[in-house]
Amino acid sequence: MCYTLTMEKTFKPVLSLRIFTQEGEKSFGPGVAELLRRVREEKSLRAAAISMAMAYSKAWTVIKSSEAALGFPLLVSTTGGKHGGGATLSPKAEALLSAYDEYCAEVRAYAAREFSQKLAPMLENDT
Amino acid sequence: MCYTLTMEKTFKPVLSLRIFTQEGEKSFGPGVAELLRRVREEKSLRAAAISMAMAYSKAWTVIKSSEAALGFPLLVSTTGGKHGGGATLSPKAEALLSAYDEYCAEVRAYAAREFSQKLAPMLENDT
DNA sequence: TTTCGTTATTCTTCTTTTAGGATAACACAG
DNA sequence: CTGTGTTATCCTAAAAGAAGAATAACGAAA
Repeated sequence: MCYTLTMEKTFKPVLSLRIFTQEGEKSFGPGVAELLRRVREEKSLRAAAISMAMAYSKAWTVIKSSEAALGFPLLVSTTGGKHGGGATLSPKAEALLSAYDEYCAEVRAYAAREFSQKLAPMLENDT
Repeated sequence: MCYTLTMEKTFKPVLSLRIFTQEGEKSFGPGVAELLRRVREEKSLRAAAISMAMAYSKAWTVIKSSEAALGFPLLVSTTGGKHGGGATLSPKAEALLSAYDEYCAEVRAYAAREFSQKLAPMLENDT
């Protein structure tokens, strides 16, 4: 004999955290952040882009528009030379990135608690 | 005499809160939520869609795919009759929507505090 | 039984976003 | 002064998303 066990669906909160200017222009978010993380370790925007399967031109526009909205440079980059050049994070970018990462972690943790308390119960399919 | 006051840029946190299934399928978010809010007051999916300048077909697919991912119906809708029919929220949708709205409000409030503490200071352009 | 305004569904068109390609500039090493 | 691999920039192609048209079904009321 065989009973069909209907598998209980489970859910999770997903949040994207961005920084806008007061005028509603998007200035910073998960995309730029990930790019900066990889530039930090690769010391090259091209290498960073490749490592996340992104076109270099895309990566470049992402950085540029974020810089324009923020009002300060994210990368200090050199061109030419033996290895062609490279890019590293500006001091403000360094600081912003780590503050943003902390911020995300804390907000996500809070959201997870709030979610399992308020929303998860009512999504169980037996209520 | 006239000094140029360079206007200080100010920033704000913006977050989008969604519910995914464990398998990574998106099931609920701000779009469906807004749609449901308007159905609640208009008692019609068509009227709701129009009120937010959305094509009815789009609204319909939004609802359908959310229902599919959640595993329960969001709308109870009637067709035909004097006024053509209409739609209202299912009890579970009613409960989900208000829980989601509370959840969003609290997470946003927390994020705002966290933002002004951790991120806003370092975005002032004088540091 | 005809009319009416909605839900339900699919398909095509249009727009917007994103990805990718091409090319110039650069500066050090050989 | 030439080769190399990067940054910098723009322009085109592809993919995704949304809008809108078209059509059927429905059921109360006239």
